[in-house]
Amino acid sequence: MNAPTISHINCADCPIRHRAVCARCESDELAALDSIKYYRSYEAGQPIIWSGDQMNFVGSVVSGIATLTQTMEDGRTQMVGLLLPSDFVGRPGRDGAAYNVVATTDLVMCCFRKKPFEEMMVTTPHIAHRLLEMTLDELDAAREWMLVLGRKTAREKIASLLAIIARRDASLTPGGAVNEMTFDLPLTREAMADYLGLTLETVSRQMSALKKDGVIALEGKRRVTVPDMGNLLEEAGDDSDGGFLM
Amino acid sequence: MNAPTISHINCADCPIRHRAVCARCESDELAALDSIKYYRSYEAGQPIIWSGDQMNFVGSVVSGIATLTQTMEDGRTQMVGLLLPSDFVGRPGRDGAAYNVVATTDLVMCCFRKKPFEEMMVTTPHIAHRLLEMTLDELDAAREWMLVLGRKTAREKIASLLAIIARRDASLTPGGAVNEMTFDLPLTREAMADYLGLTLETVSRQMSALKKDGVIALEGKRRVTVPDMGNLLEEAGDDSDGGFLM
DNA sequence: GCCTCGGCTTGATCCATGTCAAAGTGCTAC
DNA sequence: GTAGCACTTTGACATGGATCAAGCCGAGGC
Repeated sequence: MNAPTISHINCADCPIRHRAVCARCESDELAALDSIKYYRSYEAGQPIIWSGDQMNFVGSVVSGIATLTQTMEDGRTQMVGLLLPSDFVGRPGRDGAAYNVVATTDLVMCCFRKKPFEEMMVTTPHIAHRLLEMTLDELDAAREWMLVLGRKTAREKIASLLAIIARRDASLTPGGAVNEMTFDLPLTREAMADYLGLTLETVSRQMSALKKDGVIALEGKRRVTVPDMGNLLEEAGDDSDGGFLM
Repeated sequence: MNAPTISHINCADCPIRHRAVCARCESDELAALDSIKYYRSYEAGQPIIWSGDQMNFVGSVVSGIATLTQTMEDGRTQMVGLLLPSDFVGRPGRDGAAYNVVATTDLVMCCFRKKPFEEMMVTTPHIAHRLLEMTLDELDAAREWMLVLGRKTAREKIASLLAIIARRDASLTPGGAVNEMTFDLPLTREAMADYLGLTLETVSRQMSALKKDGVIALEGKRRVTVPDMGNLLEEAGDDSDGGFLM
């Protein structure tokens, strides 16, 4: 997970990775944000926030992966979001957390205490505006995922997830859209199942099927090569598609 | 659908029904909003916006029901939102619509042309702030619905939908939470199926089953009585639950 | 080198829900 | 009244994915 040294990651000099908060900020606003930020590290598997907890910060992921999940009393769980580097966590204006947030790899977050952050939102319209934009993006992504959960077959679901991760990976790697792509799956089969509303057995079977049909190739369990992205998108049953960027 | 006469519905004197935009606005801001608003009527079945269309207004539902849907090329469709009176439609800062919006009953909307509305957002922080809050609510609702779509059984899905509509209805009827409730289903079985990721036959069967088991009673096809809301919530497999307010 | 353990794969079987088909209900137009 | 139509219910059957169960693979510990 090539964790960057923390000194390289801050609001003033990493607007791309840190686009969640900073992309549109003016430099004096950046300095103001810098003055209230701090870093936190979590180990793989460690919970970051528990649903219903008081949440006294907002922030964005610097490195590592976290998941947002909801759980029913009987243990059925559904992942409702995947947090990759640069994604934002937090609900300005809300007290409690609505989901469980768990680090699935070692993870570093750049945090802002909630109170001062909210005060800044009032004084610097750029931040509030950017936050609205981000929330609209997440809403689009969540609704796109509703189509996946409600109407797609297991095979299409897997293909959709792979496409999202591939696209997301590509956007971090400058150079843009090539036809062939290779990336590491940041999720266990069980986590994929929780994302897709399937069982881990079905995920495993469909991965095998896609491999047999040449849609993907696997090195080990986690490293995926997609020989032809167009092919994968077709399997996913969608071409338009704005992606699931959270 | 007891459509109110239009003269009774405007931003200055109906803050409750119209809470989408007005709840927190100061009176001079209300006047400003009033100056750019206009009304539009749609007939049952009429599309309001087509996915991908340019969208030159935002607004909120005054009376009637509309649905947000996504459709795959082969015709599978998933409803991603249900718009009831007071709900907001629109994506300030975005050009194209992301979903199909269709009036399922005769419908009246209170609209604001997008450009002036966006200008007002810049000058009146209350509006921008309120909009962020609403978008966060919708995001929560969408994510809650992901759990329904991904992990609940057909029976639980139906119960969840009935619970949402009942709760929503109750919040419009002052008097608050009683144990017994009666309301009209604003959706056909097919629309329910599209919301729940089921077929209309399954919806019909599960409605019959819930009726046979005394969880609900039906007068005709559409009028539903819930003798015990607690019971229904238990069937839905959830008690906490913030509802699906869109 | 072998053991253990977590994650993954594969097989056999079951069942919830989809699919296809027919018939029922109630409303509107004539 | 009755013909037509949209919506709904119900039945019979098919099937995708869940469940239960066994075994595989690779990494780390001793």
